[in-house]
Amino acid sequence: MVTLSEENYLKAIYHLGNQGDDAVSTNAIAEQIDAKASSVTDMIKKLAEKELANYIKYQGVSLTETGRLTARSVIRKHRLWETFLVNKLNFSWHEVHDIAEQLEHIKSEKLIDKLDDFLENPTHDPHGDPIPDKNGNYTKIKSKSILDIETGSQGVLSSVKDSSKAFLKYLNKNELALGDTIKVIDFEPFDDSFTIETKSRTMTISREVAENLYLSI
Amino acid sequence: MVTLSEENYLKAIYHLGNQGDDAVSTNAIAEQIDAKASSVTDMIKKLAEKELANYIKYQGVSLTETGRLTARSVIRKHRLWETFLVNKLNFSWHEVHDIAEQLEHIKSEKLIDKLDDFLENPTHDPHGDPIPDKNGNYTKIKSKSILDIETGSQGVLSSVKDSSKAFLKYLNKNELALGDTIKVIDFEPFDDSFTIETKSRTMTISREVAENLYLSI
DNA sequence: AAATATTTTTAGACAAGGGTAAAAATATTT
DNA sequence: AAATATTTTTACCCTTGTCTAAAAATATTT
Ligand SMILES: [Mn+2]
Ligand SMILES: [Mn+2]
Ligand SMILES: [Mn+2]
Ligand SMILES: [Mn+2]
Repeated sequence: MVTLSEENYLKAIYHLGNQGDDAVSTNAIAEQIDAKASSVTDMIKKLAEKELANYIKYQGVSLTETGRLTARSVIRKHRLWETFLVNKLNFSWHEVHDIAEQLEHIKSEKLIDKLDDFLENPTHDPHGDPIPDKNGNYTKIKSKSILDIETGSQGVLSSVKDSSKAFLKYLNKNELALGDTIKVIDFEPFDDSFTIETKSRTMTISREVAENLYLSI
Repeated sequence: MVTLSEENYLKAIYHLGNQGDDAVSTNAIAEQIDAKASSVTDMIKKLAEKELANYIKYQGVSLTETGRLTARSVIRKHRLWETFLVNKLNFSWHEVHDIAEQLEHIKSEKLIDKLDDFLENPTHDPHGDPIPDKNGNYTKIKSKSILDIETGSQGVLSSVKDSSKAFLKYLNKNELALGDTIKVIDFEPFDDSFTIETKSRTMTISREVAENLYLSI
Protein backbone atom coordinates (compact mmCIF):
# COMPACT_ATOMS: atom_id res chain seq x y z
CA MET A 1 0.00 0.00 0.00
CA VAL A 2 1.39 3.36 -1.05
CA THR A 3 -0.09 6.42 0.66
CA LEU A 4 -1.32 9.63 -0.94
CA SER A 5 1.71 11.48 0.29
CA GLU A 6 4.09 8.84 -0.96
CA GLU A 7 2.43 9.02 -4.38
CA ASN A 8 3.06 12.75 -4.51
CA TYR A 9 6.73 12.27 -3.65
CA LEU A 10 7.17 9.53 -6.26
CA LYS A 11 5.66 11.79 -8.89
CA ALA A 12 7.94 14.66 -7.90
CA ILE A 13 11.06 12.49 -8.08
CA TYR A 14 9.89 11.11 -11.43
CA HIS A 15 9.42 14.56 -12.93
CA LEU A 16 12.52 16.15 -11.44
CA GLY A 17 14.86 13.29 -12.20
CA ASN A 18 14.37 12.34 -15.82
CA GLN A 19 11.68 9.72 -15.16
CA GLY A 20 13.26 8.87 -11.85
CA ASP A 21 16.55 7.82 -13.43
CA ASP A 22 18.74 10.67 -12.20
CA ALA A 23 19.43 11.43 -8.57
CA VAL A 24 17.26 14.29 -7.34
CA SER A 25 18.27 16.59 -4.48
CA THR A 26 16.36 16.91 -1.25
CA ASN A 27 15.94 20.64 -1.79
CA ALA A 28 14.54 20.23 -5.29
CA ILE A 29 11.86 17.88 -3.98
CA ALA A 30 11.14 20.18 -1.06
CA GLU A 31 10.47 23.04 -3.43
CA GLN A 32 8.29 20.97 -5.76
CA ILE A 33 6.21 19.44 -2.97
CA ASP A 34 6.18 22.66 -0.95
CA ALA A 35 7.60 21.07 2.19
CA LYS A 36 10.74 21.52 4.27
CA ALA A 37 13.93 19.65 3.43
CA SER A 38 13.79 17.76 6.72
CA SER A 39 10.36 16.41 5.88
CA VAL A 40 11.65 15.30 2.52
CA THR A 41 14.56 13.42 4.08
CA ASP A 42 12.09 11.57 6.30
CA MET A 43 9.87 10.59 3.40
CA ILE A 44 12.76 9.56 1.18
CA LYS A 45 13.85 7.13 3.88
CA LYS A 46 10.38 5.60 3.94
CA LEU A 47 10.36 5.24 0.15
CA ALA A 48 13.77 3.57 0.24
CA GLU A 49 12.56 1.32 3.06
CA LYS A 50 9.64 0.26 0.83
CA GLU A 51 12.04 -0.26 -2.09
CA LEU A 52 10.36 2.39 -4.17
CA ALA A 53 13.46 4.59 -4.21
CA ASN A 54 17.24 4.33 -4.20
CA TYR A 55 18.74 6.58 -1.61
CA ILE A 56 22.28 7.25 -0.48
CA LYS A 57 22.68 9.85 2.23
CA TYR A 58 23.75 13.23 0.88
CA GLN A 59 23.69 11.81 -2.65
CA GLY A 60 20.07 12.38 -3.63
CA VAL A 61 17.34 9.95 -4.55
CA SER A 62 16.19 8.10 -7.68
CA LEU A 63 13.41 5.59 -8.34
CA THR A 64 13.51 1.81 -8.41
CA GLU A 65 11.61 0.04 -11.17
CA THR A 66 8.62 -0.39 -8.85
CA GLY A 67 8.81 3.26 -7.88
CA ARG A 68 8.91 4.30 -11.51
CA LEU A 69 5.88 2.19 -12.39
CA THR A 70 3.96 3.53 -9.42
CA ALA A 71 4.80 7.10 -10.43
CA ARG A 72 3.63 6.43 -13.98
CA SER A 73 0.39 4.98 -12.71
CA VAL A 74 -0.28 8.16 -10.73
CA ILE A 75 0.61 10.28 -13.75
CA ARG A 76 -1.72 8.17 -15.88
CA LYS A 77 -4.56 8.85 -13.46
CA HIS A 78 -3.74 12.54 -13.26
CA ARG A 79 -3.78 13.00 -17.02
CA LEU A 80 -6.88 10.89 -17.61
CA TRP A 81 -8.80 12.89 -15.01
CA GLU A 82 -7.59 16.15 -16.57
CA THR A 83 -8.84 14.90 -19.91
CA PHE A 84 -12.19 14.02 -18.37
CA LEU A 85 -12.52 17.43 -16.79
CA VAL A 86 -11.78 19.27 -20.03
CA ASN A 87 -13.44 16.99 -22.59
CA LYS A 88 -16.52 15.94 -20.65
CA LEU A 89 -17.14 18.57 -17.97
CA ASN A 90 -16.03 21.54 -20.08
CA PHE A 91 -13.41 22.87 -17.75
CA SER A 92 -10.76 25.08 -19.29
CA TRP A 93 -7.23 23.63 -19.34
CA HIS A 94 -6.01 26.10 -16.71
CA GLU A 95 -8.56 24.96 -14.13
CA VAL A 96 -7.96 21.23 -14.02
CA HIS A 97 -4.57 20.68 -12.42
CA ASP A 98 -5.56 21.16 -8.78
CA ILE A 99 -8.61 18.95 -9.06
CA ALA A 100 -6.63 16.22 -10.85
CA GLU A 101 -4.07 16.50 -8.06
CA GLN A 102 -6.79 15.13 -5.77
CA LEU A 103 -8.45 12.69 -8.17
CA GLU A 104 -5.16 10.99 -9.06
CA HIS A 105 -5.17 9.37 -5.62
CA ILE A 106 -8.49 7.54 -5.91
CA LYS A 107 -7.78 3.83 -5.57
CA SER A 108 -9.49 1.62 -8.15
CA GLU A 109 -7.92 -0.10 -11.12
CA LYS A 110 -11.30 -0.75 -12.63
CA LEU A 111 -12.33 2.88 -12.33
CA ILE A 112 -9.34 4.17 -14.22
CA ASP A 113 -9.64 1.54 -16.95
CA LYS A 114 -13.30 2.34 -17.46
CA LEU A 115 -12.54 6.05 -17.45
CA ASP A 116 -9.88 5.45 -20.07
CA ASP A 117 -12.43 3.66 -22.28
CA PHE A 118 -15.08 6.29 -21.66
CA LEU A 119 -12.64 8.94 -22.90
CA GLU A 120 -11.84 6.70 -25.88
CA ASN A 121 -8.29 5.95 -24.81
CA PRO A 122 -6.75 9.37 -25.24
CA THR A 123 -2.99 9.47 -25.83
CA HIS A 124 -2.43 13.02 -24.60
CA ASP A 125 -3.89 15.22 -21.88
CA PRO A 126 -5.22 18.78 -22.34
CA HIS A 127 -1.69 20.19 -22.02
CA GLY A 128 -0.28 17.90 -24.68
CA ASP A 129 1.42 15.60 -22.21
CA PRO A 130 1.38 11.88 -23.04
CA ILE A 131 -0.89 9.54 -21.05
CA PRO A 132 0.81 6.29 -20.01
CA ASP A 133 -1.17 3.12 -20.76
CA LYS A 134 -2.02 0.42 -18.20
CA ASN A 135 1.56 -0.84 -18.34
CA GLY A 136 3.13 2.58 -17.97
CA ASN A 137 4.16 2.88 -21.61
CA TYR A 138 3.72 5.99 -23.72
CA THR A 139 5.26 7.68 -26.69
CA LYS A 140 5.99 11.35 -26.61
CA ILE A 141 5.15 13.31 -29.73
CA LYS A 142 8.42 14.47 -31.28
CA SER A 143 8.44 18.22 -30.90
CA LYS A 144 10.74 21.20 -30.41
CA SER A 145 10.51 24.38 -28.43
CA ILE A 146 10.12 27.50 -30.56
CA LEU A 147 13.58 28.43 -29.26
CA ASP A 148 15.03 25.61 -31.30
CA ILE A 149 13.09 26.09 -34.50
CA GLU A 150 14.55 27.94 -37.49
CA THR A 151 12.96 31.15 -38.63
CA GLY A 152 10.65 30.56 -41.55
CA SER A 153 9.53 27.08 -40.60
CA GLN A 154 6.25 26.12 -39.02
CA GLY A 155 4.62 23.44 -36.91
CA VAL A 156 1.58 22.49 -34.88
CA LEU A 157 1.41 23.49 -31.20
CA SER A 158 1.46 20.07 -29.56
CA SER A 159 2.27 20.75 -25.93
CA VAL A 160 3.20 23.38 -23.38
CA LYS A 161 6.15 22.88 -21.08
CA ASP A 162 4.80 25.14 -18.36
CA SER A 163 1.28 24.11 -17.33
CA SER A 164 0.88 26.80 -14.68
CA LYS A 165 -2.41 28.63 -14.43
CA ALA A 166 -0.68 31.94 -15.23
CA PHE A 167 0.85 30.70 -18.48
CA LEU A 168 -2.29 28.88 -19.63
CA LYS A 169 -4.37 31.98 -18.99
CA TYR A 170 -1.87 34.01 -21.01
CA LEU A 171 -2.35 31.57 -23.89
CA ASN A 172 -6.15 31.75 -23.56
CA LYS A 173 -6.00 35.56 -23.64
CA ASN A 174 -3.87 35.45 -26.77
CA GLU A 175 -5.99 32.77 -28.41
CA LEU A 176 -3.23 30.22 -28.65
CA ALA A 177 -4.41 26.62 -28.31
CA LEU A 178 -3.08 23.11 -28.84
CA GLY A 179 -3.50 22.10 -32.46
CA ASP A 180 -2.90 25.59 -33.82
CA THR A 181 -0.46 25.88 -36.67
CA ILE A 182 2.29 28.34 -35.81
CA LYS A 183 4.90 29.79 -38.15
CA VAL A 184 8.05 31.38 -36.78
CA ILE A 185 8.45 34.60 -38.76
CA ASP A 186 11.26 36.44 -37.05
CA PHE A 187 13.70 36.44 -34.17
CA GLU A 188 14.79 39.72 -32.55
CA PRO A 189 18.23 39.41 -30.94
CA PHE A 190 17.84 42.65 -28.97
CA ASP A 191 15.39 41.13 -26.48
CA ASP A 192 15.31 37.51 -27.68
CA SER A 193 11.69 37.86 -28.76
CA PHE A 194 10.00 36.00 -31.60
CA THR A 195 7.39 37.02 -34.10
CA ILE A 196 4.99 34.20 -34.88
CA GLU A 197 2.04 33.84 -37.19
CA THR A 198 -1.13 31.87 -36.48
CA LYS A 199 -4.22 31.28 -38.61
CA SER A 200 -5.80 34.46 -37.26
CA ARG A 201 -2.93 36.84 -36.62
CA THR A 202 0.71 37.77 -36.27
CA MET A 203 2.10 38.45 -32.81
CA THR A 204 5.30 38.91 -30.86
CA ILE A 205 6.14 36.64 -27.93
CA SER A 206 8.90 36.86 -25.36
CA ARG A 207 11.71 34.35 -25.06
CA GLU A 208 10.04 33.02 -21.91
CA VAL A 209 6.85 32.25 -23.80
CA ALA A 210 8.68 30.80 -26.83
CA GLU A 211 10.59 28.46 -24.56
CA ASN A 212 7.34 26.87 -23.35
CA LEU A 213 5.65 26.31 -26.70
CA TYR A 214 6.44 22.98 -28.33
CA LEU A 215 5.71 22.46 -32.00
CA SER A 216 5.60 19.22 -33.90
CA ILE A 217 6.74 19.57 -37.47
CA MET B 1 -11.94 23.19 6.78
CA VAL B 2 -13.54 19.87 7.45
CA THR B 3 -11.33 16.81 7.05
CA LEU B 4 -12.08 13.57 5.23
CA SER B 5 -12.52 11.76 8.51
CA GLU B 6 -14.83 14.41 9.90
CA GLU B 7 -16.95 14.17 6.76
CA ASN B 8 -17.36 10.44 7.29
CA TYR B 9 -18.45 10.96 10.88
CA LEU B 10 -20.95 13.67 9.92
CA LYS B 11 -22.44 11.37 7.32
CA ALA B 12 -22.71 8.52 9.84
CA ILE B 13 -24.46 10.71 12.40
CA TYR B 14 -26.77 12.03 9.69
CA HIS B 15 -27.82 8.58 8.58
CA LEU B 16 -28.07 7.03 12.03
CA GLY B 17 -29.92 9.90 13.64
CA ASN B 18 -32.82 10.78 11.39
CA GLN B 19 -30.92 13.39 9.36
CA GLY B 20 -28.85 14.32 12.37
CA ASP B 21 -31.87 15.39 14.40
CA ASP B 22 -31.90 12.58 16.96
CA ALA B 23 -29.10 11.85 19.39
CA VAL B 24 -26.91 9.00 18.18
CA SER B 25 -24.93 6.75 20.52
CA THR B 26 -21.17 6.44 20.49
CA ASN B 27 -21.39 2.71 19.90
CA ALA B 28 -23.72 3.06 16.93
CA ILE B 29 -21.27 5.40 15.24
CA ALA B 30 -18.36 3.15 16.11
CA GLU B 31 -20.04 0.24 14.39
CA GLN B 32 -20.98 2.26 11.30
CA ILE B 33 -17.54 3.81 10.89
CA ASP B 34 -15.74 0.62 11.93
CA ALA B 35 -13.76 2.28 14.69
CA LYS B 36 -13.52 1.89 18.44
CA ALA B 37 -15.87 3.76 20.77
CA SER B 38 -12.97 5.68 22.29
CA SER B 39 -11.97 7.01 18.88
CA VAL B 40 -15.55 8.06 18.28
CA THR B 41 -15.66 9.98 21.55
CA ASP B 42 -12.54 11.88 20.50
CA MET B 43 -13.92 12.78 17.10
CA ILE B 44 -17.32 13.81 18.49
CA LYS B 45 -15.54 16.27 20.73
CA LYS B 46 -13.77 17.75 17.74
CA LEU B 47 -17.03 18.07 15.82
CA ALA B 48 -18.68 19.77 18.80
CA GLU B 49 -15.65 22.08 19.13
CA LYS B 50 -16.11 23.07 15.48
CA GLU B 51 -19.83 23.57 16.07
CA LEU B 52 -20.79 20.86 13.62
CA ALA B 53 -22.38 18.69 16.31
CA ASN B 54 -24.27 19.01 19.61
CA TYR B 55 -22.76 16.80 22.23
CA ILE B 56 -23.56 16.19 25.87
CA LYS B 57 -21.41 13.62 27.62
CA TYR B 58 -23.10 10.23 27.88
CA GLN B 59 -26.13 11.63 26.05
CA GLY B 60 -25.15 10.97 22.45
CA VAL B 61 -24.57 13.38 19.58
CA SER B 62 -26.73 15.18 16.98
CA LEU B 63 -25.91 17.64 14.20
CA THR B 64 -26.04 21.42 14.20
CA GLU B 65 -27.50 23.13 11.15
CA THR B 66 -23.98 23.57 9.73
CA GLY B 67 -23.21 19.93 10.43
CA ARG B 68 -26.38 18.84 8.71
CA LEU B 69 -25.65 20.92 5.61
CA THR B 70 -22.11 19.60 5.46
CA ALA B 71 -23.38 16.02 5.72
CA ARG B 72 -25.89 16.65 2.92
CA SER B 73 -23.15 18.09 0.75
CA VAL B 74 -21.08 14.92 1.20
CA ILE B 75 -24.13 12.76 0.47
CA ARG B 76 -24.82 14.84 -2.63
CA LYS B 77 -21.29 14.17 -3.86
CA HIS B 78 -21.51 10.48 -3.02
CA ARG B 79 -24.73 9.98 -4.93
CA LEU B 80 -23.71 12.06 -7.93
CA TRP B 81 -20.49 10.08 -8.26
CA GLU B 82 -22.42 6.81 -7.96
CA THR B 83 -24.70 8.01 -10.73
CA PHE B 84 -21.69 8.90 -12.86
CA LEU B 85 -20.12 5.49 -12.31
CA VAL B 86 -23.29 3.62 -13.29
CA ASN B 87 -24.69 5.86 -16.03
CA LYS B 88 -21.46 6.91 -17.73
CA LEU B 89 -18.82 4.32 -16.89
CA ASN B 90 -21.19 1.33 -16.96
CA PHE B 91 -20.47 0.03 -13.51
CA SER B 92 -23.12 -2.18 -11.96
CA TRP B 93 -24.95 -0.70 -8.96
CA HIS B 94 -23.28 -3.13 -6.56
CA GLU B 95 -19.77 -1.97 -7.46
CA VAL B 96 -19.99 1.76 -6.92
CA HIS B 97 -20.31 2.33 -3.21
CA ASP B 98 -16.66 1.91 -2.23
CA ILE B 99 -15.39 4.09 -5.04
CA ALA B 100 -17.95 6.81 -4.25
CA GLU B 101 -16.83 6.58 -0.64
CA GLN B 102 -13.49 7.96 -1.85
CA LEU B 103 -14.74 10.36 -4.52
CA GLU B 104 -17.19 12.07 -2.15
CA HIS B 105 -14.22 13.74 -0.44
CA ILE B 106 -12.82 15.54 -3.49
CA LYS B 107 -12.88 19.26 -2.76
CA SER B 108 -14.28 21.42 -5.56
CA GLU B 109 -17.65 23.12 -5.70
CA LYS B 110 -17.26 23.73 -9.38
CA LEU B 111 -16.46 20.10 -10.09
CA ILE B 112 -19.59 18.82 -8.44
CA ASP B 113 -21.81 21.40 -10.09
CA LYS B 114 -20.42 20.57 -13.50
CA LEU B 115 -20.76 16.87 -12.81
CA ASP B 116 -24.38 17.47 -11.82
CA ASP B 117 -25.03 19.21 -15.14
CA PHE B 118 -23.15 16.56 -17.11
CA LEU B 119 -25.41 13.92 -15.58
CA GLU B 120 -28.41 16.12 -16.41
CA ASN B 121 -29.27 16.90 -12.81
CA PRO B 122 -30.39 13.49 -11.65
CA THR B 123 -32.79 13.42 -8.70
CA HIS B 124 -31.98 9.87 -7.57
CA ASP B 125 -28.89 7.69 -7.45
CA PRO B 126 -28.58 4.11 -8.77
CA HIS B 127 -30.05 2.74 -5.54
CA GLY B 128 -33.09 5.00 -5.69
CA ASP B 129 -31.81 7.36 -3.00
CA PRO B 130 -32.55 11.06 -3.51
CA ILE B 131 -29.70 13.40 -4.50
CA PRO B 132 -29.67 16.68 -2.53
CA ASP B 133 -29.36 19.82 -4.66
CA LYS B 134 -26.73 22.56 -4.16
CA ASN B 135 -28.66 23.82 -1.14
CA GLY B 136 -29.10 20.43 0.44
CA ASN B 137 -32.77 20.08 -0.48
CA TYR B 138 -34.35 16.96 -1.88
CA THR B 139 -37.68 15.21 -2.01
CA LYS B 140 -37.95 11.56 -1.32
CA ILE B 141 -40.22 9.52 -3.57
CA LYS B 142 -43.20 8.36 -1.52
CA SER B 143 -42.82 4.61 -1.27
CA LYS B 144 -43.52 1.65 1.00
CA SER B 145 -41.67 -1.50 1.85
CA ILE B 146 -43.28 -4.67 0.49
CA LEU B 147 -43.89 -5.55 4.15
CA ASP B 148 -46.41 -2.74 4.34
CA ILE B 149 -48.21 -3.31 1.05
CA GLU B 150 -51.50 -5.18 0.84
CA THR B 151 -51.64 -8.42 -1.06
CA GLY B 152 -53.04 -7.90 -4.53
CA SER B 153 -51.69 -4.38 -5.07
CA GLN B 154 -48.66 -3.43 -7.13
CA GLY B 155 -46.05 -0.72 -7.52
CA VAL B 156 -42.77 0.25 -9.13
CA LEU B 157 -39.51 -0.70 -7.41
CA SER B 158 -38.15 2.75 -6.59
CA SER B 159 -35.40 2.14 -4.06
CA VAL B 160 -33.64 -0.46 -1.95
CA LYS B 161 -33.15 0.12 1.76
CA ASP B 162 -30.10 -2.13 1.99
CA SER B 163 -27.44 -1.11 -0.53
CA SER B 164 -24.94 -3.76 0.47
CA LYS B 165 -23.05 -5.59 -2.22
CA ALA B 166 -24.57 -8.90 -1.10
CA PHE B 167 -28.15 -7.70 -1.43
CA LEU B 168 -27.61 -5.94 -4.74
CA LYS B 169 -25.99 -9.02 -6.18
CA TYR B 170 -28.97 -11.07 -5.01
CA LEU B 171 -31.24 -8.69 -6.90
CA ASN B 172 -29.05 -8.89 -10.00
CA LYS B 173 -29.16 -12.68 -9.88
CA ASN B 174 -32.93 -12.61 -9.61
CA GLU B 175 -33.32 -9.98 -12.30
CA LEU B 176 -34.92 -7.42 -10.07
CA ALA B 177 -34.05 -3.83 -10.96
CA LEU B 178 -35.21 -0.31 -10.12
CA GLY B 179 -38.14 0.65 -12.31
CA ASP B 180 -39.58 -2.87 -12.43
CA THR B 181 -43.27 -3.18 -11.74
CA ILE B 182 -43.89 -5.62 -8.91
CA LYS B 183 -47.20 -7.09 -7.82
CA VAL B 184 -47.60 -8.64 -4.37
CA ILE B 185 -49.48 -11.87 -4.97
CA ASP B 186 -49.40 -13.68 -1.65
CA PHE B 187 -48.14 -13.63 1.89
CA GLU B 188 -47.26 -16.89 3.68
CA PRO B 189 -47.56 -16.53 7.47
CA PHE B 190 -45.67 -19.75 8.16
CA ASP B 191 -42.28 -18.24 7.26
CA ASP B 192 -43.30 -14.61 6.56
CA SER B 193 -42.44 -15.01 2.88
CA PHE B 194 -44.05 -13.18 -0.03
CA THR B 195 -44.89 -14.23 -3.53
CA ILE B 196 -44.38 -11.44 -6.03
CA GLU B 197 -44.92 -11.14 -9.74
CA THR B 198 -42.73 -9.19 -12.15
CA LYS B 199 -43.03 -8.63 -15.88
CA SER B 200 -41.06 -11.80 -16.54
CA ARG B 201 -41.92 -14.16 -13.72
CA THR B 202 -43.42 -15.06 -10.38
CA MET B 203 -41.13 -15.69 -7.43
CA THR B 204 -41.04 -16.10 -3.69
CA ILE B 205 -38.96 -13.79 -1.53
CA SER B 206 -38.11 -13.93 2.16
CA ARG B 207 -39.25 -11.42 4.71
CA GLU B 208 -35.73 -10.05 4.83
CA VAL B 209 -35.77 -9.31 1.12
CA ALA B 210 -39.30 -7.91 1.16
CA GLU B 211 -38.33 -5.52 3.91
CA ASN B 212 -35.68 -3.94 1.70
CA LEU B 213 -37.71 -3.43 -1.45
CA TYR B 214 -39.54 -0.12 -1.63
CA LEU B 215 -42.37 0.33 -4.11
CA SER B 216 -43.99 3.55 -5.20
CA ILE B 217 -47.65 3.13 -6.03
C1' DA C 1 44.23 24.67 1.61
C1' DA C 2 41.43 27.21 4.50
C1' DA C 3 37.47 29.62 5.28
C1' DT C 4 32.83 30.27 4.31
C1' DA C 5 28.39 29.10 2.46
C1' DT C 6 24.97 25.88 1.33
C1' DT C 7 22.70 21.56 1.61
C1' DT C 8 21.28 17.66 4.06
C1' DT C 9 20.48 15.13 8.06
C1' DT C 10 19.32 14.49 12.93
C1' DA C 11 16.89 15.43 17.15
C1' DG C 12 12.87 16.64 19.16
C1' DA C 13 8.02 18.42 18.92
C1' DC C 14 3.21 18.49 17.31
C1' DA C 15 -1.53 17.56 15.32
C1' DA C 16 -4.62 14.11 13.31
C1' DG C 17 -6.62 9.88 13.71
C1' DG C 18 -6.68 5.63 15.59
C1' DG C 19 -5.94 1.84 19.30
C1' DT C 20 -5.93 -0.58 24.59
C1' DA C 21 -7.07 -0.91 29.15
C1' DA C 22 -9.14 0.87 33.08
C1' DA C 23 -12.39 4.08 35.34
C1' DA C 24 -16.80 6.22 35.50
C1' DA C 25 -21.54 6.64 34.32
C1' DT C 26 -25.79 4.76 32.96
C1' DA C 27 -29.04 0.65 32.22
C1' DT C 28 -30.87 -3.59 33.35
C1' DT C 29 -31.72 -7.51 36.39
C1' DT C 30 -32.52 -9.64 40.38
C1' DA D 1 -32.71 -0.99 46.21
C1' DA D 2 -28.80 -3.55 45.28
C1' DA D 3 -26.17 -6.04 42.27
C1' DT D 4 -24.69 -6.72 37.74
C1' DA D 5 -24.05 -5.59 32.93
C1' DT D 6 -23.31 -2.37 29.36
C1' DT D 7 -21.91 1.93 27.51
C1' DT D 8 -19.07 5.80 27.47
C1' DT D 9 -15.22 8.29 28.75
C1' DT D 10 -10.43 8.96 30.21
C1' DA D 11 -5.57 8.19 30.24
C1' DC D 12 -1.91 6.63 27.54
C1' DC D 13 0.33 4.92 23.50
C1' DC D 14 1.27 4.57 18.42
C1' DT D 15 1.86 5.93 13.41
C1' DT D 16 1.90 9.32 9.66
C1' DG D 17 3.38 13.43 7.99
C1' DT D 18 4.85 17.74 9.07
C1' DC D 19 7.78 21.48 11.34
C1' DT D 20 11.99 24.10 13.78
C1' DA D 21 16.54 24.30 15.31
C1' DA D 22 20.99 22.48 15.55
C1' DA D 23 24.62 19.42 13.83
C1' DA D 24 27.05 17.31 10.10
C1' DA D 25 28.44 16.88 5.43
C1' DT D 26 29.38 18.76 1.04
C1' DA D 27 30.35 22.84 -2.18
C1' DT D 28 32.18 27.10 -3.24
C1' DT D 29 35.19 31.05 -2.46
C1' DT D 30 39.02 33.22 -1.21
MN1 LIG E 1 -1.62 14.73 -5.65
MN1 LIG F 1 -1.58 18.00 -17.57
MN1 LIG G 1 -15.96 8.40 2.69
MN1 LIG H 1 -26.30 4.98 -3.22
